[in-house]
This record gives sequence, structure tokens and C-alpha cells, in this order.
Amino acid sequence: MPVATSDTEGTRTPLTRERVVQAAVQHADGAGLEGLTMRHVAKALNVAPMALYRHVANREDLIDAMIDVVFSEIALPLGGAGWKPAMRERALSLRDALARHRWAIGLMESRLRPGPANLRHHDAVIGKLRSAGFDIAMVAHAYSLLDGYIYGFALTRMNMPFDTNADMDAMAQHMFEPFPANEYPNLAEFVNTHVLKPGYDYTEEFEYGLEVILDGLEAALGTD
Amino acid sequence: MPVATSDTEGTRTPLTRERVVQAAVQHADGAGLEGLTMRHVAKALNVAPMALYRHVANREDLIDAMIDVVFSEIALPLGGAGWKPAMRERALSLRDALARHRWAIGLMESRLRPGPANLRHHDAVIGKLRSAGFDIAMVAHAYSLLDGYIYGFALTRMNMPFDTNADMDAMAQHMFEPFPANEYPNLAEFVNTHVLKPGYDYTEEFEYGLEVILDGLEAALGTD
DNA sequence: TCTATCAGATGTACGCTGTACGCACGACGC
DNA sequence: GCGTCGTGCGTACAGCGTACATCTGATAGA
Repeated sequence: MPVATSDTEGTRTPLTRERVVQAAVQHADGAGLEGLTMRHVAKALNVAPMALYRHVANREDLIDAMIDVVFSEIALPLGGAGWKPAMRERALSLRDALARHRWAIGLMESRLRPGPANLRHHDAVIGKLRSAGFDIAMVAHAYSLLDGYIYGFALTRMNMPFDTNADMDAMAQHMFEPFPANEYPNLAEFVNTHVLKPGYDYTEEFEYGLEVILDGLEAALGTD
Repeated sequence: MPVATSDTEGTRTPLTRERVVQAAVQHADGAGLEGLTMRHVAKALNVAPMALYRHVANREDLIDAMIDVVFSEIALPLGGAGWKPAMRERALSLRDALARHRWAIGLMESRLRPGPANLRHHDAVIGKLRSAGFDIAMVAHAYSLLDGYIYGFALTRMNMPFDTNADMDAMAQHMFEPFPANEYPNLAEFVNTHVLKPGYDYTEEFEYGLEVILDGLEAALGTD
């Protein structure tokens, strides 16, 4: 029986680029980019490793395609609302997409061959700002500031090696343990009286900073 | 001659953790984190790969130590100046350190075992803000906003796959080439009339955004 | 001065990775 | 029945991190 690697049914659904990319995204969501090996993706698809290479050129090409999937999940700022709510909604949507696909954070803006969803997204954001009265230099300022903040926040949030307050507590102990007590009083106070307080959720810092930025851009837009 | 792998002189300088870490930083600065293999670091030190393991526990431990080297290069906000110039100087210093050590950007805040330079840095920043009148919640807001922006900017800047305007031009052609002309009019206008203009330097966007953030924090501090 | 000890450098080896290359096999047009 | 072709597979190789056992050169004690 040569066609042993069938689906749960006897019929074998043919491998496609889309199926490969989707399986890879799913795997990376769980195992990170480090854990994303061609062999694992192949196993998830019940297929031999080399079968993937019929549909993607190599691992880098696969990652290119995965990034475009993430871009396709971001809400485009297309509605009739003003630029501020539109940018706010896009920022939150981007943040959520990056939270779902943490492996993507460092890669979103690094593609040599950006996919259609990627280009479409940037085109829509720029268009929205332009039509709201931003001149081109101001678009550059705003886009750089907004995306810097969004990606940076996602990056630091993602990298936090804890998910719950209990984790955080354990880690704080672990962190300070090799050092004399009170060597870092300001940091200790900050961690103990604020970050470790029940109810503190670092995620909520995002909105605060976002409003500061949006207000700042609004003010700059008025005086330009 | 058993001790063939000597220095340029006959005397062999002993391997130390510091020498290993320094060589690794140097190598990563040139070759990136991907290119940082234990074997290459060993070769740079004229030493067998396994010799490194006498001084670092494993690759992860080596990277931990490398990150602390980067932290040690950031100017601490300790002077008598106000919080605003102090934060500005720290931000620029951090940006420059990340530009020198691009491989570090995604890792700075992800260490399970932060080194002394790391903790000292955070302690100093928090201390500066506290003594300038920021309450603890406001410190969290400010730190999150500032570092999010700094790391995010470094990330997007690093990822830009070009260094000169000529590179950028070539890449823009390459990017749009697979798509119909005018499919992305806003993006095309933005790239052609602004980003590709001689004299445009993306790096300078950093200061603009930084001032928006610092002004926003100052305003928030006043109304709190 | 001879010898025991031991830290530090090494060599070998294993399981993992991406992927080049050639082959096998089912589907299809004639 | 027979080429032709697209798709999946098997083999193979170089390079990776690192476990483990071994070797060696310097030092300490007699």
C-alpha cells in the first residue's frame, strides 16, 4: 500500500501551500519559532519532511508566508470614523494578532518579499492618515511612533517569562536571590508594592501609552 | 607539541568566562544570533568547542551573560539633571547600544536570570523617576511606554533590510514588482516621495517620537 | 627532585536540524 | 497500452548543541 499516509478517511486530501502554511502557523503558535522544524510540520500533516519542499522553497519562504497570514488577521482602518479611533482600533487589533502569534513579533517588518496582506495593510494605514490631513512627513512620524510602540510593547510583553501573578512572584524571588537584600531598593519596591499586587495586569499598560501617543499626535497635527 | 593552539606568542592566555563572553558578543555583532555557534566562538578563541563549557553552562547561559554586557553599556540616569533630560539621554544611549548589538534587541527583557548590570539599570531608572515625583503607578506607565517605544523602534529599524538609500531603492522595486502598478497607491506615494527622497534618514524619526512621549508624560505628571 | 593530584582543554559520539538529489507512483492524454 | 507529468518519498550530508570520558600540564607535598 504505497499511499499509506492517508487522512483519517481513506481519501487523501492533497498537500497545498495553504495547508502547509496553516499547519506551520499553528505549530509555531504552540512551540515558538525555535520549535518550528520542517520535520515537525511534516509530521503534523502526516507527510514526509521532503514533501513540504514541493510547496515552499525553504524554511525562510515558509516563514514569509506565515507572516502574511498574521497581517491578514489585522483589522484594516477603512471605516468612516476619524483617524484617531481608526488608529486605536488598528493598534489593538495588531496587538491581539501579535499576542496570538508571538513568534511573529520580530519578523513582521523584516520581509524582503512582503506578501499582499502586508502591503495592503500598510497602504490602508497610510491612506487613512493622509485623508485625515496628515502630510507625508507627519505620516512617517506617526507611523514610526505607533508601530514602534506597538511592536515594542508586544516584544517586552511576550518576553516576560511569566504568565500569572504566581509565576511572577516565583520569578521575582529567583531573580533577586543571588544578590544581597536591598541591593536594588527601587526595583524591589516597584516589584513588591506594584507589579506583584493582586489585580495588576501589565497588559493594561498598553492602552495608557497608546492614548498618550494618540493625544501627542493630535496635538502635533494641530500645530503643524 | 601538545599545546599547539597558542596565542600569537608562545604563552597561552587562559580561557575565562569573560574572554568567552566577549568573543561571543563580538561574533554576534558581526554574524547575528543565528551565526553565533559554539563552534565558531571556540574557533575565534583558538580553542576546542568543548573547552567553552568549562566556563559557560550552555548556549543559553552564554547569551544571558552577553545580554548583561549590553546592559552594562547603557548610561545610567544618575546625574542631578531633571527626569526629562535624564530619560532622554538614557533612551538615546539604549538605542545606540541596541544599534551596536542588534542581536540583543529581542532578548533584553526576557532573561530568567538577569545579571547585575541589568538589575542595576532598572533600579537606577526607577529611582530617578520616583525621586522626580512619579508615583509608582506612573512609573509603570512611563517605563512601559518608554521602553516599548525604544525597543520597538530598534526592532523595526534593525529589521529594515537595507542600510543605504540605494539599497532601499532596489528593495522597493523588488517589493512592488510582483504586483500590478498602482495596486498600493498610498504606500507607493509614501515610499517614492518621502522615504526614497535623498536626505531622508529613518533613524531621525526616533527623536521625534521620543519627544512626543516625554511631553505626554510631563503633561500626565502635571495633572496627576 | 620525584610523584600525586586536579583543574582545564580535548576528542569522540549522538541525536537533532535544513535540504540537495534522484526515484517512485498515480493520473491523464493519446 | 503507453508516454508524460506532477506530487510525494527515501537517502544522504554537513552542521548544530552538548554528554561523557579522557588526556595533559601545572602545581603541591614528600
